[in-house]
Amino acid sequence: MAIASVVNPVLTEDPTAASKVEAEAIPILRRSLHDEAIEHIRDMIVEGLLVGGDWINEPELCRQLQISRTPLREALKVLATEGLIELVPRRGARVARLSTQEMADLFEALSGIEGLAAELAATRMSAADFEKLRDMQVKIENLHAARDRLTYFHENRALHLAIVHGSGNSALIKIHAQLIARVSRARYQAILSDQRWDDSIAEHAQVLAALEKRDGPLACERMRYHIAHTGKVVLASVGKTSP
Amino acid sequence: MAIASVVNPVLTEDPTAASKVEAEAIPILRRSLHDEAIEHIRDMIVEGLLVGGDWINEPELCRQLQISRTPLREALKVLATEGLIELVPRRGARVARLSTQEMADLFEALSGIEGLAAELAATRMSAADFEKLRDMQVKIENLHAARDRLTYFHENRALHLAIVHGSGNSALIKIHAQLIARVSRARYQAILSDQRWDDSIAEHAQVLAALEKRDGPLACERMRYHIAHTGKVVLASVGKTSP
DNA sequence: TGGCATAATTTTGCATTCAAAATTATGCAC
DNA sequence: GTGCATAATTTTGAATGCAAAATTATGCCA
Repeated sequence: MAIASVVNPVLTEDPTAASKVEAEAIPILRRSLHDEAIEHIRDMIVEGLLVGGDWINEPELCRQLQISRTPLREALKVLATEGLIELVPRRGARVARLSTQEMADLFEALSGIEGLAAELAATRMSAADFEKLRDMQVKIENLHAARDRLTYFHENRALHLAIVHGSGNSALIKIHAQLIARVSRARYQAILSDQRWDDSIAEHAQVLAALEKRDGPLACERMRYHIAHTGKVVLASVGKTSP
Repeated sequence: MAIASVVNPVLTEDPTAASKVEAEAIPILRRSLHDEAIEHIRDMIVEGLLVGGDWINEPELCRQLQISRTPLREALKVLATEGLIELVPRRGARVARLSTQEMADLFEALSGIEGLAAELAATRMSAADFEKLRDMQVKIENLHAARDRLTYFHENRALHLAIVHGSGNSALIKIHAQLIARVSRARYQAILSDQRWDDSIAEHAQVLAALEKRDGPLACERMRYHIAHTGKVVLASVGKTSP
């Protein structure tokens, strides 16, 4: 049975879904309950319906998702592996609380991963890929001009994802998705100042310029700088609310 | 109940286990069945008892591990998240088969991650950490001289782990562990030629020298070169048996 | 009333059960 | 014997049941 989504559709769209196709090429018709539960809970965390430190009430969540404990517990195991949930033996599951240090670590890793991806993408992306990237950047600049923060947030993520996909490295793509899942709640929460927004747009342009020149090391350096910068801003923002 | 280990203890030792302690500081006395199943199956894959492409017979594995399907299926979900198992809806689980491309991707990612870790470790490791690293290198060189391949294999991995831990970045440490789990079967299988063994020792020395100089970018570059080199050798080796 | 021991309740981890789907076996026409 | 349709069996996904542990509530005594 399908679980009714209570989350913002803008934040649930998953551009990596296409990569999940089976080797058997059987289109997925009915998804399993645990799979739906995974996405649902993941979204609940990003949406803020489940907050870091919250103990998860299994019977309660079962009622909410209209599923039994078996698929829910399977979902919790997966989310724990992804780092979104903590499983405390004989105590239950709680939403992972990110310390400032962990958040800093995540952004540092993300910066390294995306830097690496950009470096590879610079030499591996096709002309068509570059074309798409340029289109996205135009779209993003228009959203910036229109001050549409929510859509910008979404398109910005899509641009980063496109670059990571441009690396053509399946392992990097997967690692990236996991890291993004863990920081997205904080990124979503962080207030994007006008100054930071302007800077971010400029940094993107710099990264794209390096990619266009097919200068891997330069793209890497600029991407690392960009994400490190984003991390600092997000950290400063969450530091005010939960130190 | 404890699951009897059928695997080589040399390959099951986990230097990262210490980082798994609970925030509650409750020492883990009884581990859960699904947790033991996870490690057991992971080891079975590295050991070659489960080979890529094999369908997993649930009742059979339940009998082998002396557990019911619930914890086994939970374990399979986790291993699928880690990338060691593929879950095909309504068909079951099978051991992930690594294509040459996926293997190349994994080593490329690993090279980037360890390079990044080395870069950070260069500036963050304490004098005591360096001391430990030097001791490990000496030990490794002795194993090389003694031609003890199995112990070398183990100690080599410990050295790499020590460097990654030296980065002080929890996210990188976790990502690294997952990547290592996926390539270790192939690394274990790959025949280490005398030439490659000599080279590897020399490359380690180069990395350590860069770390001692606290030259992050150089350590990064040398580590990336070293792992890329290892990847090429492993790929060439597995390419002969399963293309 | 406060502190603590014990009892009741809830929650967890795992086993078992059950229905639906997939696989394999059987039988029948040709 | 071969090809195909149908029946029997196995396997999967999920719900339920159950015992042990943890949490909360209750009552006793100072």
